Amino acid sequence: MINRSPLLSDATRDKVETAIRKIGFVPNPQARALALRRNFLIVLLHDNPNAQTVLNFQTGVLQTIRDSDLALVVRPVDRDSADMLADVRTFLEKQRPLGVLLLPPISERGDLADLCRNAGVEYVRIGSAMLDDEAHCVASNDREVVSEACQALIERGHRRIGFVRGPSGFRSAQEREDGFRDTMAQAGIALNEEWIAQGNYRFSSGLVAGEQILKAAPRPTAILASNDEMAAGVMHAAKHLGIDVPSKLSIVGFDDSPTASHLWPPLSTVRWPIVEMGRVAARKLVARYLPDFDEGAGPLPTRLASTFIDRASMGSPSD
Amino acid sequence: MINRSPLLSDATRDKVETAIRKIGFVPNPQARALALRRNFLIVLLHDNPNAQTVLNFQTGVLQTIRDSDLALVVRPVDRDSADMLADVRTFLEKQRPLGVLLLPPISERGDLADLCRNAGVEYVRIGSAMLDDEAHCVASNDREVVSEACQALIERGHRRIGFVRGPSGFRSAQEREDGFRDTMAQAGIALNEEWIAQGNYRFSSGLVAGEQILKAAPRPTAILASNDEMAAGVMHAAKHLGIDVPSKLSIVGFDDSPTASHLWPPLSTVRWPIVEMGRVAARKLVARYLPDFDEGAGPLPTRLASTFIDRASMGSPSD
DNA sequence: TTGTATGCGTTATCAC
DNA sequence: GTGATAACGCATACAA
Repeated sequence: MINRSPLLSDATRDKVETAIRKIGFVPNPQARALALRRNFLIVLLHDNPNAQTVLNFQTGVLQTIRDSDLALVVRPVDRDSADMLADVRTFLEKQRPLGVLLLPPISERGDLADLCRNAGVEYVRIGSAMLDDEAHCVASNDREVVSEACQALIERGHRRIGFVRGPSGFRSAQEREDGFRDTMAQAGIALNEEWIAQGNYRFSSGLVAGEQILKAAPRPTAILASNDEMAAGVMHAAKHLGIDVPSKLSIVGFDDSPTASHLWPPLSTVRWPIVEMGRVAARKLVARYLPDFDEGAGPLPTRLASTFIDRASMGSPSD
Repeated sequence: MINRSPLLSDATRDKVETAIRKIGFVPNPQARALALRRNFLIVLLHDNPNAQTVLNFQTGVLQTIRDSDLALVVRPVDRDSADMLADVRTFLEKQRPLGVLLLPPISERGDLADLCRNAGVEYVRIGSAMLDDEAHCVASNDREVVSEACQALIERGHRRIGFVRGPSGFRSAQEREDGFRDTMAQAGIALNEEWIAQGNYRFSSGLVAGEQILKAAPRPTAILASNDEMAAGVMHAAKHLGIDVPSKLSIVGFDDSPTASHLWPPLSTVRWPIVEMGRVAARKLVARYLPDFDEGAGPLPTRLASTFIDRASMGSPSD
């Protein structure tokens, strides 16, 4: 009754609401949770190695729920653990949260989404591509923006372009690689598989990949890495080999991590709107329970665009 | 009764516990919360700009509560907001969490700790120095480890050493500066205030500070920065001025952020045990409510030691 | 030691 | 539209 039942006149509602304010009534979330068999919590399930990504996403979610009764609980999971699903199920059954937000890479797992559905917990999946229907998904456009970065290299005159892939099994890695391959094919530039190496999104793998690619003859004049950490590794490889960046080698990363702007030269990269994705994802979740929570906030997008950032690590080929 | 009352024989307890297991009884946290007027939540209150720090701390806390009924909720606050205290009070009164973990810099505010005490919520403060009694505090040893870093510079032959301070009002900034000044004084090396600049822990402030310090004549042969971001700024300033690191200038940071190892040359820095601080802080909190939670885990330390990491950004002075 | 009634603060369901 | 009452599931106090 206190929560805007439709069969209640505006007049009485007003009276009630002023009364509420006067005596300073504060509802008790515990009692609500017991009666409704649902806790006013949003759970962030994640298994993401990138601290900045996780925290920025948290920031977005918290911006959405700032003035509500909701709270954000964080729950890291171990994607390699055999009983990850069982753990999550137990957690959801105990906490009975309003909903779950799934960050990549575990957002890509269909079994987790199924689990949430079966447990009667709403969910939204974050990803580099459409992982689910619009109501259950917020996605960036990794493929398109990598294509943009690759085109920028081509426009500067690069033809010999290398690529450091992300870990297999990650949708983001696949999307970024597709963006690279598609663009090169469209430009009619043949790929040299010697200039393509596998990484795992970590610095050390970028270093190894860079050393491997840069000892090819001829070597590429530019390398696209699937994230900033690996791009930093490539940059270290170039330093070890005495190859100047950007005059002899252009490097482009992905993430716009703090590292990107701290490197020398500052790293060209891609900034994805992770804070806004957090805001939108939380709104999608909450809107289902509290229809008037979102009033006037406009429609909820599903695809959010990343931005290519052109910094000094990118130049024109010198030979 | 289910929670090990002292007036209950071991035999009955055993019987009950096997029965519990047999029928798969799962207590309902919402009902417990209502009856006990206390939620089984740990709140992380923070206003810390460093994502890696916050996330690593979360990791530590979550390691402690992994197999318990506890959940971690995160609550960023705005230390500049006038009604920050009122917001926190409302939040605590509504959620009634088991306890609160306070990260720097807001952990340094006595009024916040008082607020928690008055609201009947246990708290533990994290800091660079003893901010409270042992039961309510987990601290690193910033002063000592900066002293260690400074001594390392002196041992390499540096005498002209500069310093980039952190923001005023931050205890960590004060501790680190004290460590620097004390060590220089003990070594009998006069300070040159031209080589000391004020920063705010951000990259851009380090850049400005570096430019300012490096245009002094003579300029220092080494600069200690109060964190890695500012150290990266100093490194950029050196690049702009054509001063080689480390042959012409040694740089040391603080935090061991991802940036530190990605820079070229890799940055000497200080790693503080933030994950373990999270683990310990959570245990201190929980131990008060669940005395047997911690059984056999040993005593809970209050001061945890940081480690100086000697990387390539530190060399001997060349002139 | 065991059983039983009552409270926790809200929502939902009925009568009225 | 209003008002009383029964859940919700656990803890506690008191009686047996």
